[in-house]
Amino acid sequence: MEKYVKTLKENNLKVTPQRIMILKYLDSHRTHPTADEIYVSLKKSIPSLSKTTVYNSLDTLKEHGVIQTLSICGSEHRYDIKHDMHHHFLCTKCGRIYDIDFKCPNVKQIRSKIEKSGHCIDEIHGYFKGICKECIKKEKK
Amino acid sequence: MEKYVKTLKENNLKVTPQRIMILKYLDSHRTHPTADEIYVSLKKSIPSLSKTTVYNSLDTLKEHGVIQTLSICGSEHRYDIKHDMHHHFLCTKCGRIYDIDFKCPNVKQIRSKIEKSGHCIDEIHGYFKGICKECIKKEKK
DNA sequence: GTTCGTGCAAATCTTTTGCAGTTTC
DNA sequence: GAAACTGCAAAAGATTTGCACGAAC
Repeated sequence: MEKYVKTLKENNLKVTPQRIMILKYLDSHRTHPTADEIYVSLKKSIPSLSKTTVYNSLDTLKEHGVIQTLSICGSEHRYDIKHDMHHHFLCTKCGRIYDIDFKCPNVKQIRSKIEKSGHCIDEIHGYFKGICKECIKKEKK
Repeated sequence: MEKYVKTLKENNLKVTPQRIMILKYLDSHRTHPTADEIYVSLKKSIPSLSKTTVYNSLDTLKEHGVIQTLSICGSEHRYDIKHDMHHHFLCTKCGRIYDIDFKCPNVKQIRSKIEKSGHCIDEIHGYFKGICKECIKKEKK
């Protein structure tokens, strides 16, 4: 709990129960939830919670670089707490998004190659699409 | 022109002027347009065009793997004709998305590393974020 | 002639905005 | 007490749906 308070204070953000709970939710649910999923889940413990607050908080946290929106598009934005460098795998069958914890062996090489184009790179994200473990299992049956 | 007719026929899709124009637009505008941008632009040459048709056609073309939606999220989907393997660079300043034509030197390595997790990979996409060439130029002034 | 595609209007879903009241520091 | 945050209601924006008519094969 203190962890989230600390994160907020470090970013000069006011510490509110709503923000703490949103951070906690994202930290403990690495499922890349949508704003609505977060809202529905937290509404149970904070009945007064409004969706506007969820959107506001997510926007603010994103601006401060605490969380990020996933770049795997559907119709809804998906949120992800920033932790160690990781990538994402989208199952085109069930729609689940998995974290892929792996360090690209040649980030430096990629970076220098691309920066030759004149752009300046801040972030590198890998997106992989295919059929996930679980769906492969189901198919076999 | 024949090119697009061929693509449609190969996919057992009916050849309509709307579809041809949408394909042509995506092929000649590698700017990753939104459905609305395509609609506004084509409306000039096909006044009867409806946005529903644009959405329908894009969906159909996507299902048949002729085009893809970009996985760099904003509030709108962005469409991209499938050509040689390429990646994308998003400028966080101006919002422009650039094609990055480069072959990752160790795709095989990445693939085998990730497939150890049990998932089956079909597509690999690289997303890079930063400040683009043009915005860097402007800043210097 | 049948199947598939188009285009309109309405509906739906997600996100944003304006604002009054409340909380945090 | 000032500045920032919350939550409501309404608005805005993007996409989808139902359906009648028309075009493609």
